[in-house]
Amino acid sequence: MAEGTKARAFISTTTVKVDAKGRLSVPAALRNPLIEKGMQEVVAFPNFKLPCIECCDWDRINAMSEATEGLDLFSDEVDDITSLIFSQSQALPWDTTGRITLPQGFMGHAGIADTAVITGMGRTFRIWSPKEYQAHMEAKMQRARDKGLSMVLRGQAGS
Amino acid sequence: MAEGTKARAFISTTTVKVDAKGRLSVPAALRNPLIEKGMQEVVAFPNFKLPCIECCDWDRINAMSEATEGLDLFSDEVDDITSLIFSQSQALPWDTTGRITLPQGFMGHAGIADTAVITGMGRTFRIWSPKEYQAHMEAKMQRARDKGLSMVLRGQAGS
DNA sequence: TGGGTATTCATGGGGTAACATGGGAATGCT
DNA sequence: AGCATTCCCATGTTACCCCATGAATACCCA
Repeated sequence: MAEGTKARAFISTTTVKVDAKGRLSVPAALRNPLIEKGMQEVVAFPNFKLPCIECCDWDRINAMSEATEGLDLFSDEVDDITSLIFSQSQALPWDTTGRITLPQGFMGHAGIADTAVITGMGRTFRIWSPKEYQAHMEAKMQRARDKGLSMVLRGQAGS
Repeated sequence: MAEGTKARAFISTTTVKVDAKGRLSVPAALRNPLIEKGMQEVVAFPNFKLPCIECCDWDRINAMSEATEGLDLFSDEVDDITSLIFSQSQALPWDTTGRITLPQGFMGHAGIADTAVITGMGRTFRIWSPKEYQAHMEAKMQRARDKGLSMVLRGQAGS
């Protein structure tokens, strides 16, 4: 779990139950990579463009914090980022069985009631309501059919 | 203390009560990172652009102090920083239950009466009145929808 | 290859510790 | 003496931890 070890990307999509306490199980496929890094919690914040919750680890949040370094401390740009991301973020520790508790506001933003869809997004993962997720994916697929999809790998792109 | 040396970014937003003595509880999510660094107090000063109180630790105040190094001692820039930040700052120690007492002037600047909103901002956190905070956030969200928001992570950006 | 067993995993419920908050007593300052 | 500050204890609430159960998967051995 040293610095040399590259964190595994978050992949897969899972549907989980949300119980009366707002608890939901973080799928092992997403949780284990974090546990291997020594993380006991995930940092979550509402996506301000989409009705879903964005999740990542502390390294990524701290990297965002450091990215504001060197910028004008009192600029509007820095203020926008910090206001919309850091203040809206919450550290959600999981219990011994791997569940986190979604704050009420998060459930409202994502429209989550008693079921949630958790999707790996590489460096982050997202929590959706089934309905919003389906709508989002259909729009994505349509867009990919219309416009295509391209990707460029740099460096030694993995064997 | 694996990442203990690295300061965790301040995140989350919490609404707290301000009692008749002007005391308010610094939420554990913001206080604990400071306590882990050995801090028993927070440094606070009025934000000169916004009606809120800016809070940070000594490391950040000292960094700002060092940033004036090499600048003309009698320049307007140095004079502004000195006048608007250092002279207005106060160290606010928390009691054994984690509460600080807001000076009267700070409460006036932020328009705080019996309730306050405390928001993490990465390297700092802010104390608002609920009303001003709501107005500020609505403006931010509108701005983000209109103009978008971009941020580039360099280096080990979340790896 | 098939059946049986052992782990891992998702889910439900209840006890307990941490936390935010209120009030009162002791201390210091004017 | 009067006021302000701070320390200390009490309380209700919330969130966290640990128990147990069922299902699905992976593993093992014949």
